[in-house]
Amino acid sequence: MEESRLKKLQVLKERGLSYPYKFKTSSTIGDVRKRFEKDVEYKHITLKGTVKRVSSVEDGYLVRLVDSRGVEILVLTKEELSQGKEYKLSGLLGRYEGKLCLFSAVSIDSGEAVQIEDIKKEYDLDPNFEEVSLAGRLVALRSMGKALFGHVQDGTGKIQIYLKRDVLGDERFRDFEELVDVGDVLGFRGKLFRTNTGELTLEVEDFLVLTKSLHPMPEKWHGLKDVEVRYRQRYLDLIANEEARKIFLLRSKVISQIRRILDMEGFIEVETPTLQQVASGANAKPFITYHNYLEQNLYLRIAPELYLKRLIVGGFNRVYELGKNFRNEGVDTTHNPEFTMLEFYVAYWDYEDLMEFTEKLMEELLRTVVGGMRITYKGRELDFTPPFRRYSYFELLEKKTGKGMDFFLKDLEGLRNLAGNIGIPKADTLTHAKLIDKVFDVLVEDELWGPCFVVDFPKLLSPLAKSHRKNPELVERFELFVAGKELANAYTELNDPFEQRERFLAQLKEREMGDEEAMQMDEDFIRALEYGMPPTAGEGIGIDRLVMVLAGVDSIREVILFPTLRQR
RNA sequence: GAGCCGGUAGCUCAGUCGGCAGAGCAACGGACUUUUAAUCCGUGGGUCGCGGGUUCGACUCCCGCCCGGCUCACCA
Repeated sequence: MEESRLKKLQVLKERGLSYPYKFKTSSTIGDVRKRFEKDVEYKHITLKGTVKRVSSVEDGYLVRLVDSRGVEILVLTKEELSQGKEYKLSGLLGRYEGKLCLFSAVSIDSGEAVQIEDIKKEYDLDPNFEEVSLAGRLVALRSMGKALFGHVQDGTGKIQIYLKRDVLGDERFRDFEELVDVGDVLGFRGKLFRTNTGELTLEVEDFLVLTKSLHPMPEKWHGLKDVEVRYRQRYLDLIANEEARKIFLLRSKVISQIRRILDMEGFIEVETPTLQQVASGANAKPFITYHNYLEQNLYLRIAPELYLKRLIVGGFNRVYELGKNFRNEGVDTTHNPEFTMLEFYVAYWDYEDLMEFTEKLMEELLRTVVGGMRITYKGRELDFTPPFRRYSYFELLEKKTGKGMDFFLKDLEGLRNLAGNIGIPKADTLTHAKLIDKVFDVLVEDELWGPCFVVDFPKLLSPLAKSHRKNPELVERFELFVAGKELANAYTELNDPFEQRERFLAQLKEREMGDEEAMQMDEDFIRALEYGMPPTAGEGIGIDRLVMVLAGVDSIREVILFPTLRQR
């Protein structure tokens, strides 16, 4: 804790001015800005002005361009403009952190230019001294002697404040100067106006210290970079880094849109056990915990699948669950021990229906969350306009190896050699199923930029999927690949209890042969199938990975608020 | 689990060949009533991740450990 801040808090406490119970705001900061800032639809314009300041930002320069009357506008350009010189700049008008900004600007020699002031009048409305109460964290402070500027921020946005000694009175003005630090959470009452440079600003008539920050804030220009601190103290990341706020707002939007879309389709949302007697429904190692009263081990679920299908047996024909799965495995850029999964099941659909629905779901997500069908990920374009391409599992393998399905399913020795040759470790001990899986993983997966479906998987990789109606060696299963990552896995569900038992038994054999992740037998689930599960199709979508793609980040920890880290 | 990289002021980062620990921001004092990475003048601030070793002398070289990142392995 910083000593000077503690002293200020002491004074506030002595005067009964700290930690009030309530401060009534008239709206959020973001709402105020939205009301006085008209949407701009990236139209092409040319502006004339003098360069006041140039700051280098990632991928170019952020320029403050000013007209003869002092009205300012931001310009993002790749050109190196010199300070104090006049330019004619042509680019796309948009908003940068809420402020009007000319994007991708290039300097030109001739042509008509619009006045900065006119553009700002058109899109930045006059707040006309409207009275508001706002609260937020003070993130910047610029003292000018008898007046003082700052910025106040919350999760919805940022707004400038202006404190004038004339307006506030000598005593309150001195209080602010002496007791307030950058980082404190403050409440303000005042009138909205625009400064000479055109920025929406709250002229403060009164303020209240709502809580003090006893630690200094991260550096204002470079932000908080230390990834370890960003993950362990995510609140600092959210305060300091706009990008982090954007990602988690996007994640929230993705989740609420998924709920909306599924609800519209007649699904009901359900919750099934996280603590399970048998951890089954996926190939993974579970976390084990102990229940004192029941005097037994319980497993954290690795998948909700078998419970959701019990609900289909029960007559809930369209169910989904959006929740956490837990897998006791390695941690890396695409794996966190707890992760969020959407699973949904539909009676009387098959996997063809699911593919169609998946396209619709993705299209709708892109439309509502991203605002278009195209995104750039790792420098490459992804286009989610349906229909997505479909590739058959074994055709992909054949294209890579020249070997057909029979080779992979029948010639175990040949497959083992092939796996060894392409550098798969422990190729001589892996089970048949694992070998096929690995070879596909190594040879094919990375190239599935997609979005695309891989369809018709080998049966021995899919113990819960129904046999393919055209080929008994295959199952009716597909995976959705985007950017070389598996985003969704789905199949026509196996609903024959006898066959399901056989498949579980085959898994137990795999387990005996050394595959620790082979699926566990679930007798209770088989009994449910014996009561009759209608023809059903089900799908799982990894929400974290989906958000990674939509947010354009390549580590899962960037989309999980508090990723699992080693204890300090 | 293995390899590589990193950990220096509250934050972002420099630190040469082994020779007194540095800058910017933040803090503190002062000037400034439309600033916005404000500006100008001045001041204070360090367990150099932790523990050993080599050396007259270690942020720097060596060994071990901790934490993180990336790659690989494992794993949907």
